Amino acid sequence: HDLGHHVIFLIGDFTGMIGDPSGKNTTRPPLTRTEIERNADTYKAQVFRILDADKTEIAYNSAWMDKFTSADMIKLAATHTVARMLERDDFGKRYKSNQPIAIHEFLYPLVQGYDSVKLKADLELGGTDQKFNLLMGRELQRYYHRPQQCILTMPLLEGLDGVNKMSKSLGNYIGITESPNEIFGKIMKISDELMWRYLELLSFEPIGKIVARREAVKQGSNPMDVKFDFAKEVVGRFHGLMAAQNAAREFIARHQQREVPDDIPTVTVHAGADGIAIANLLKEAGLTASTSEALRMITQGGVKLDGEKVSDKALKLVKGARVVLQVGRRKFARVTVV
RNA sequence: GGAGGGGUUCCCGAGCGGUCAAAGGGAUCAGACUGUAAAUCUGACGGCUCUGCCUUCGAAGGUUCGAAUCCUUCCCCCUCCA
Repeated sequence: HDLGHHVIFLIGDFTGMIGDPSGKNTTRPPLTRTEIERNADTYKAQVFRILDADKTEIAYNSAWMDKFTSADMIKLAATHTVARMLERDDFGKRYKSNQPIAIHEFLYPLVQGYDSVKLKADLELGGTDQKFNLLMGRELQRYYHRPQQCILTMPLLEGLDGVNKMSKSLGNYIGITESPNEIFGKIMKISDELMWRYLELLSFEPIGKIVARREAVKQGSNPMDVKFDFAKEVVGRFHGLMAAQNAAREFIARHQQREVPDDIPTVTVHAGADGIAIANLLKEAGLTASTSEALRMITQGGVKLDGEKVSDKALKLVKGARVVLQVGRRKFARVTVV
């Protein structure tokens, strides 16, 4: 947008049926049409927090791929050799280590490359793991006698575990549609070491300033301050300045002053004639997954009732009780027993 | 078609007749510590009407006092040769 490009956001609803094998060491299960459509909606919700919806064209590759015949597919497949496909690192590795590669996985780069032909793309963006697929676009454009696109790749951001790339399926991600408090907390959860990587890739601060902060931390200033500012920056980007300030205040209250947050879920739980045992109450209130887990939490000293640590596992609450329950640092509920 | 390897609790992975709700690691969660939901340390980690009971080791049968471990059939995955 900023440099005057016309942005096309391509949803690979057809290629989704193949499942991108990039960076995977196993075959990915193909998605169904309905799953793909559901995913497409969430993509849009996310991408328009970054792109301007009015200036963005959305395309679906099923628009041309659904009309592709078997003969067309064979012609497309004939443009490249197996050896060329095995040049791709993940395919090569799997082949060498006797991991299965299904034939349809070879079609993925070809179809993605063909998208560039149909879109008459002049620039395609992607993560570094997409390099092979992006270059395939160039090759196919040449094959079809079209001007060749440029490609621009970005390093992959590690997830919260600091090891794997950030991905929803691995559960190590921060979603840009998540709540301000959630985003803020997850950023504070990044280790002090990994934090610099996040700053480098995500912060809009000039790189020189980041280097300076890193130096300051090395000299003994608190890394938490850096992370704190960064958390505010990111929340602010997706939810606005107000939300960022609120999230920051909330974090201080909850984790530095150990206060109970204001907006905690309210639950009503039904009890028998002689009341309800604390463990069952915790489970019914959704604070623990099972009564066994609830009992464990009590044993470990992780349960608080109205701010007081619960140590009696046999504790019962009678009808009419209204209490605030807390499990661990982050789970709260205002519970009414009826 | 032939030969071989394998399916274990969220993931990886040990176990190969009793002491197994099943080693170890990871993830996760809790506690301590901390100006961080960092790091580190400690602990927990199937369910329940919880000092006991119930369900789990691809599925179904069987042998046995007793099976994740042995037998039978079946299902699924992988590799190699053709």
